[in-house]
Amino acid sequence: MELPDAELAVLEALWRDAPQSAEQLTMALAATRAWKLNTVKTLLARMLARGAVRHEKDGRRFLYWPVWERRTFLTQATRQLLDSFFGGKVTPLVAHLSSQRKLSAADRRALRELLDSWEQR
Amino acid sequence: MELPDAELAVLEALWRDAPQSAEQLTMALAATRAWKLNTVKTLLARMLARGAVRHEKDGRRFLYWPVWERRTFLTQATRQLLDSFFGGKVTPLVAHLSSQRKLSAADRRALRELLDSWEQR
DNA sequence: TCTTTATGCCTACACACGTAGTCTAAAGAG
DNA sequence: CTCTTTAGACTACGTGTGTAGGCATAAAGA
Repeated sequence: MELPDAELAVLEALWRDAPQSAEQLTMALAATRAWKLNTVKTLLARMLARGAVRHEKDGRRFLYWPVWERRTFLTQATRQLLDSFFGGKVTPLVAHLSSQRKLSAADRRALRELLDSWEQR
Repeated sequence: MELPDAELAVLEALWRDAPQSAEQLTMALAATRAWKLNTVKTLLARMLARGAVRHEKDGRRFLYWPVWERRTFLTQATRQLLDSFFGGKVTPLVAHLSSQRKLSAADRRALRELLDSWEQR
C-alpha cells in the first residue's frame, strides 16, 4: 500500500470525484500538475497494475475509480508521523501543534467537546 | 529540505547521538538496516552534498554532525499530514485519532491539561 | 467504404535512489 | 624507509519514478 507521489496525486483527484476519464483527470490536475494526457495515462496504467484503481469501458474510453481508500492512507500516514516523530504518543503531537500556534480558539473548543463526548461514553 | 528514506535513517541516527563516525553509524543502524560500511559512506557523501550533515576530521577519519534539525522535519511532516488529509485543521486529526482508539485515558487527561494551560494564558 | 480523429497500448529515457565494489592515499607497524 | 592496513573518494549498476512520444486500432464522419 505504497504509491509514488505522482500517482498519489491522481488517486487524490479520484477521491475528490469518481469516476473520471484520463482526460478529465488531466484537466482536474492541471492546476497543480501540468501533465500531458499521456503522462496521466501512464500513471493510471501503473496504478491499475498495483491495484490502486480500477477502470471500466465507457464507449471508446475508460472511466477510473479509486480502489485504495483515502481512509487507509490517512490512517497509515498518521501512524507513521506519530511513530517516527512523537514516540507513537498523541499528547506530544498535540503539544507540538499548540507550540506552533496551530490551534485556534475554535480548535480548542472543538477539542474540549470531543473530550467531553468520550468521557460520557 | 527533502531527504530520501535511506538518508533520513542516517540523519535520525545522528539526531539520537552525534557526532559519530561512518563506522559507528553503520553499527548504530545495523539493527534496522543491514548496510555495509561503504553504503553508509555513500549516503553520508550525498547528505554532505545536500548540506544535511557536516563533518570534521578526527585523526584519520571523519566525525559527522546533523545540520538539518529534527524539529524542522517534525514540523514539516505534521503540516503535510494536516494539509493533505485533514484540511489543515487540527480537530479532524484528533477526531480521527480518537476513532482509531489511539487515545488512552492518560492521553485524554494530558490533553485536558494542555487545554487548561492554554486557556490561562 | 475510405479517411480522419481520438483513445489506449507500448516504448523510451533521464535522473534519483539503494546498494555496494574498487582504487588511492595516508597513518601506523616493523 | 618500506610494507600493510584502514579510511575516504570515485565508480557502478539495477530499479523505480517522472515525464512523455509514437504506433495501432476503433469510432465517426464524408
